[in-house]
Amino acid sequence: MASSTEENYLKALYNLSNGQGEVNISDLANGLKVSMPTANSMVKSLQKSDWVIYEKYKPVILTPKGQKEAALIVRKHRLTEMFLVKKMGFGWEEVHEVAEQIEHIHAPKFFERMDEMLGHPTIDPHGSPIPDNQGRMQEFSYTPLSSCKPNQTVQLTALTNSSTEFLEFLNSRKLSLGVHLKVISREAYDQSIVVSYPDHPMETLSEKVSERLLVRVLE
Amino acid sequence: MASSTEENYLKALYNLSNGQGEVNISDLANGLKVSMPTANSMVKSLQKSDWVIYEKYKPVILTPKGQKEAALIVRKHRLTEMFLVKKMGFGWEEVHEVAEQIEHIHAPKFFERMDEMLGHPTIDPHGSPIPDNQGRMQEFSYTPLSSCKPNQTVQLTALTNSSTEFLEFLNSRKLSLGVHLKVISREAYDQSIVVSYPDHPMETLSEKVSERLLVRVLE
DNA sequence: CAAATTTGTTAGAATGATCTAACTTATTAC
DNA sequence: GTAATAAGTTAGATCATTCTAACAAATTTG
Repeated sequence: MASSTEENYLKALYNLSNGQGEVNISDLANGLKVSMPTANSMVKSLQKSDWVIYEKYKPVILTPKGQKEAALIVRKHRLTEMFLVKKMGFGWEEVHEVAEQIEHIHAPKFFERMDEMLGHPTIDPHGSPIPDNQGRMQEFSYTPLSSCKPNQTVQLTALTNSSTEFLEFLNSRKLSLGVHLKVISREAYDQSIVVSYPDHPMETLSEKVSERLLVRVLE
Repeated sequence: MASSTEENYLKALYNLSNGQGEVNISDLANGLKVSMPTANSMVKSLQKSDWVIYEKYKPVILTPKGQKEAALIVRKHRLTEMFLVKKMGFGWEEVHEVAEQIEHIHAPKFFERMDEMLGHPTIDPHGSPIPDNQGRMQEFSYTPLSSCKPNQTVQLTALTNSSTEFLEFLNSRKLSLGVHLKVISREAYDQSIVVSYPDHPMETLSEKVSERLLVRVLE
């Protein structure tokens, strides 16, 4: 059984391996805020337990076993976030820290019960998909708002970043998942985007914000 | 801040210090299932952080700071058990292990929210008192069923042991908190007690069981 | 392509939590 | 009140996780 520390490494590898499924030691160290030698030695030990494939000077790759383990931790994290929001009245900006801790609880029934009580949700409060209990995660292909064209109408469906600060920014603009946005214009100079949505006839969103907002194009 | 391990030592000291407030190293080691040298060295380090008072060859005593910290951990444990039973549909025999893990979560709002949702409960599912958010615990003076006399009518109000096995035994006899028991007789030979209660006109309880059942005498 | 930079590795040390073996102090029993 | 037993301590080792310093490999840049 993986320790909490090992679980955090697996989760980081899972979240950092987009596409190739390969993760550099430096990215891993960065993501976990540990030194490179620390990440390096931990990766070696994860390899001994068959969680990852690793060769000197090569990027790290999760084994299928490692992928599944990681996905199940992500599942616990996201189910927890959903539970905190839907069943305990927390705001979406408050749940990340707690979920980071609860995801390491070993108690299958506890999470199964959450899942049932929530009606087997497939996305978390930030629109991220929840892997199923086999560790399979459904792929969504959302578009970042930053690449939308004027006159498009889109629905806000997920976020690529769920930091407290970003979520508080969205709260301040009354932007929540599901909102329909009309793209008014796009500023070539700084890539900022002007949108309109209920009660907000004109809101300017910086590139930094708009590339973190994932939308479904409606028309 | 105390580590999870330190928290477990504080909790053990709290639970083991009845009356004098003094705990032997061997009892502590036993309670935590670690060796005596381990308990000894941990106690020394707890002393450095002012959680306990300790002198060579003397029993360990929690400082006021240590007592409060321990009580707050017990609070988190018992609130969690209550939440699992009342809000998530778990049986009272299933909650201990999970609560042992969740009690180490650092998230005041999470436990405050549980407390609110439960209507500020004062006892947990096993009848044990829940310390308040200042770490103060109300004292109850319950009588063990083992010291009751024939013909007394009593109400089952708490347990001195909450092991899964014991709770499953109680389930099998349909014994739950609140049940009214009439003491029929007591066997001088083995100290077993015969009681009657709704749907159970005659049930024999061994001394081992009856001394773990805490009751309030009704008449 | 050689120099500079970034990335990755090894070595060695520190900390927290644990153990066993050996020894000492305290308590209990006769 | 000594001898036996129990309780407590010290010393020394191990394991997981982390670090810094120093070095090596790979990549980028002029």
